[in-house]
Amino acid sequence: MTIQNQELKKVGLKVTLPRVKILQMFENDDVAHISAEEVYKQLQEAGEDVGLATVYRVLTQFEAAGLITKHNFDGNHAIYELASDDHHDHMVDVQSGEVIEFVDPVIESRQHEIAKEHGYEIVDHSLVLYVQPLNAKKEPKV
Amino acid sequence: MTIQNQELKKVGLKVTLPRVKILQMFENDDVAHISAEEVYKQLQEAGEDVGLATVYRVLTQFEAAGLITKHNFDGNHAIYELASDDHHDHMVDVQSGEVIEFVDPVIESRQHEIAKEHGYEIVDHSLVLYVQPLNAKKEPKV
DNA sequence: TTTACTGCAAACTGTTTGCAGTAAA
DNA sequence: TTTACTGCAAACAGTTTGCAGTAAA
Repeated sequence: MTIQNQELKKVGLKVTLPRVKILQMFENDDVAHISAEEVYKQLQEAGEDVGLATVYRVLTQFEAAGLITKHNFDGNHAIYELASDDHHDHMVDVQSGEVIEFVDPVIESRQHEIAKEHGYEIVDHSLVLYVQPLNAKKEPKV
Repeated sequence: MTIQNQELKKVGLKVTLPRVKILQMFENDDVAHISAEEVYKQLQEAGEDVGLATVYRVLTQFEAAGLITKHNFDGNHAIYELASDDHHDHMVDVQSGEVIEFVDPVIESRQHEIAKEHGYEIVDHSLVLYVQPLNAKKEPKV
């Protein structure tokens, strides 16, 4: 039995082709950050006959099960990535669309201090740096 | 001539009722962070006959003119606020929906350092803390 | 009086849902 | 053989756009 099968069973989902294929896709490093539409497209290209609605359903289930994480880097489409134990933030290269992960303990701890100073505790947070390669000609903010 | 009229002229927009009303709304402190739908609703309640499409158009124009700023706190609807010279980040109370602004020089400078370490420069960034009042019963992340 | 602006309704994009059929357990 | 899952198409929410009329300059 494959790893994906085990993971699916563990979270109480039937082992079906769409789910296995999609999970495999996320576990493949070079597609770390991907949208529903992209998942769908890749399945098509791989010759798998999976509907877009199913992709959305599976992604939603995976997120609920804690297998993947959903991000809203822009207001248009959501981006998913394999959930990992280690928290990290994101940098988006506005020219290439590439997504880079990073962690910074200083920022992390400041966030908690700031919340506490205001009488709150952090439930979740989102930090995204929109960047461009150094020495690139400067454009006004997106 | 009112302040709003001057501001509109300055950015090359005709002084029309929808624009003046909407600009006034943003300059009224207690509606600092507001969605298109909310702007529309408030206009309705004030008896102003302004279409939703116009609200969206005006908000888009105001953003292009640098009068207001657009945020995507969640993936659903955009939130706008009056543009200000001083940069700040946001804290969203997940229970009340209230939006709190804050600035932290430590976080700001770390962000630039991190980008530089990766060979990038920051074009824009977004930091949102999703928080709940201290001592509230804990719910899993949203 | 010219040209930008507006309201309306229709279009669009990303996402969700109802349903009847299909496949995992 | 039961029940979850799927594909399809239709529905949905937020936002945008074409058009004929209206108002600012």
